[in-house]
Amino acid sequence: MDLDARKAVLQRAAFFAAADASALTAAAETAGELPLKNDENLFLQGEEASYSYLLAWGRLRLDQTTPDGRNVVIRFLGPGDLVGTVAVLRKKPYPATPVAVEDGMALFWSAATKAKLIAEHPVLAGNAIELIGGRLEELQERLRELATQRVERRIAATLLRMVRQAGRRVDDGVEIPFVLSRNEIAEMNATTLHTVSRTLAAWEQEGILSGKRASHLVITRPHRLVEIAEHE
Amino acid sequence: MDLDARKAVLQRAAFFAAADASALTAAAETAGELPLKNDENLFLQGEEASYSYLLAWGRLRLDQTTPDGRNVVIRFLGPGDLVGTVAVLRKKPYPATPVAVEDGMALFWSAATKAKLIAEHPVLAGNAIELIGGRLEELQERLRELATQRVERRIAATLLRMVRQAGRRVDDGVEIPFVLSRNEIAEMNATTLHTVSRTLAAWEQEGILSGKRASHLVITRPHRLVEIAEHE
DNA sequence: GCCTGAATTTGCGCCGGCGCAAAGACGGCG
DNA sequence: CGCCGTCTTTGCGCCGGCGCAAATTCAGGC
Repeated sequence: MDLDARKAVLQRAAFFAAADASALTAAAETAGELPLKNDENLFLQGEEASYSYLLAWGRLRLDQTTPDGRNVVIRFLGPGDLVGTVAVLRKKPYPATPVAVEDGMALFWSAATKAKLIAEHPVLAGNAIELIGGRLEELQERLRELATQRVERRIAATLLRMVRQAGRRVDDGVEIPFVLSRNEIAEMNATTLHTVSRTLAAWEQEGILSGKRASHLVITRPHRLVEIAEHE
Repeated sequence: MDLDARKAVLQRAAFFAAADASALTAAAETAGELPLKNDENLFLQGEEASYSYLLAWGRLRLDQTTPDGRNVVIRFLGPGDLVGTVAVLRKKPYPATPVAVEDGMALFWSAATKAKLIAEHPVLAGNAIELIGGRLEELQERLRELATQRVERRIAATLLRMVRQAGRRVDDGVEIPFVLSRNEIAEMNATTLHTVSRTLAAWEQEGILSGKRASHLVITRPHRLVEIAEHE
């Protein structure tokens, strides 16, 4: 990955939106590269936050684990997303563990480099607020869903959210472009893989979606899913 | 509230941590003042975000409402907390409604003024990230709790969190220094006021806490509450 | 192409905590 | 100081969805 390739990656990332060429160059020049293999951790929850990452390509699942070993999926991350940046800027331990769910590539900067970059290019601070703010609002929404809606609606809402964030049009509907296990869906919705399995089976029956096992989920009738998510 | 009083308020707010005198002065000079009466809304969820607020004194409850009228308490806000700032900086509608739970006073700035303030004093952008990041991590933690723990543990964790954020030492323990109804506790924990009532009654029995009705909750045995929150 | 382990499906029984209902206790206002 | 409205307590029955268990289906390695 040469300098220009890196710049191209950064240019597409929301964090560098409206950044001038010098910011892009400085970032590209100071970045390290880290190839990611499927199922690999980028770092571990609880570790001191030494590096801030930007996912160049690939896909991550952000896990949060309880002391007693139970796991929750905070969200999925795609190309252009920042990882670990909040922890670095706050000088706190990473609050969660990002796990690659497919091979990918991350760029990274040390805490000091990142801080310098932001200090010298204030537009980046604004972008960071934009991004973090967006995550905050998403979590507020999910909290509300979790608190007020029953499982079926939550699953519908989660799938729709992933479609919105990463969906890709295919001929028979919209596809979630990465492998998503029943268990992962369960851990995003505070339920069990059993219930997810039953729910998806019913939807498959209804022709709302399709996709088994290691294939990608295809939502064939997104509108119906919206109904389930919104209507009771 | 004269200029010096305002500056004193701002100086104590985390958002102005490490800000130089000129930032403080500029902020104090451009701020508007808004007295808050108990039970009054600062703004409404869904409204265009025109103003960013800083709570000078008093206490707010941040509510998020579902389309079908159910309500969730996102968090409580105290003196020095920012309100509506993320929405202003993101140019999005306010995602929640802050309600005064006691009389207070807010300072506010228009979106344009706020943006200018941050642009001219970059340290503020860093502080904003720090604050928003903290909220983000708090929400992640709550999401995890909601997903993995049963009601009793969640209530314990919530009370402890409020003690940490706003607790005040009194002779027989720690006090949560504002009135907190059973219903509010329920809406912070995705449960019903009934269950909260039963749980608190049991704890009162055990001598863990006390405080009825319009009085403030006093946690007499915080350590026991920690056990409940952490241990199973 | 077969074998093995992992993911998924499906059945069944139970239970935490919600929903409903009613009584009781305060607090604040007139 | 008494009344009214609101908040809280408590009882009771039900049920969504979890926990457990077993069968089944795939995917990928060899």
